[in-house]
Amino acid sequence: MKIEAKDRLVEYGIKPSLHRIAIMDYLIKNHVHPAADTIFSSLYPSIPTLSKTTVYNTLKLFEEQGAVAAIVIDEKNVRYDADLSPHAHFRCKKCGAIHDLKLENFEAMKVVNAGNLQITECQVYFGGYCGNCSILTDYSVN
Amino acid sequence: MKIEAKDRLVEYGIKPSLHRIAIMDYLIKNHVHPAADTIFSSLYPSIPTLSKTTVYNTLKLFEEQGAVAAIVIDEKNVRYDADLSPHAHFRCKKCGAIHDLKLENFEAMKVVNAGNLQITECQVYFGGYCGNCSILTDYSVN
DNA sequence: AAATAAAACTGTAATTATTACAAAATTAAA
DNA sequence: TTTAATTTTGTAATAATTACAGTTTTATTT
Repeated sequence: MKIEAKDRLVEYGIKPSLHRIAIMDYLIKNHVHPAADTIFSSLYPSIPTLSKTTVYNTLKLFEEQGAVAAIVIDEKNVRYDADLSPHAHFRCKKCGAIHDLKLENFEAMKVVNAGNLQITECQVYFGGYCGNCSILTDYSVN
Repeated sequence: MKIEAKDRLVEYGIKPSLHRIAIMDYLIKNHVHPAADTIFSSLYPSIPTLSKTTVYNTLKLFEEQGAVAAIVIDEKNVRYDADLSPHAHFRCKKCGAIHDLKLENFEAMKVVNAGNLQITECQVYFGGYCGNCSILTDYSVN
């Protein structure tokens, strides 16, 4: 059911080629906030005609058109998110996994003195240890 | 007056070598949230015995000890901040400059369902155009 | 349907931030 | 002052991303 992916592309003014649909479909179905390389490795077996450069180019196009969000929370690589509804992210310092988080009273938060800054977006990032890793942290030395 | 820098190091359990003091001093005095390379380039003329690896190692040490904050807001490189008081950051999409922002009612914001996540830190990032760049955006095609 | 133009895609090479590592220099301890 | 420990250096390795030029695919025109 890649119709949703195709519709999203058209909605954001992106011509829906097969590769583009596959990449968008992957992002919509896999909520792991994957990096470009993860997307490539996951799709390549079923789409052997896919190149890594295309994945990079396509993700950049998606982001420029506002069809996906780029998440800069991991110093190693850029992660991507097809969920455009307002939400925050959590990143485990140990395993690096990124989870979605819902926020309450987020609207109450205001910038005190924005001066002449023209603000267009806001991202909230939490850091810490996920359930699995905090258990491991308690019992091991590493 | 590098006493403040030295005191900060001692306070966070870091032995205050001359290089370490110089790097911390730079971070305390320059609120531009510099990357490792920027720090190296700025200090090298006056400290020709400084190596880039030392800057990277030192910043990592500072961060591990909690003496400075690493800001992951720029996909290109990690930025550092000696201001440990709670505040948000703004990054200009055009020129890449990072500014500090104060928040109001930040405490009111809550995570709805953290589950078994052990949260240790929170960062708020704004994106947009700084005063200078938003003017340029209005009148130029680029 | 053939020719042409435009767009999408590929593969390799280049770039760049960061890390690994082993040796050298400095500092502290015995 | 000899030894041990720590800090620092410089080069090489790693890895994410981009540049680019050529190729394939798709769309358009004749």
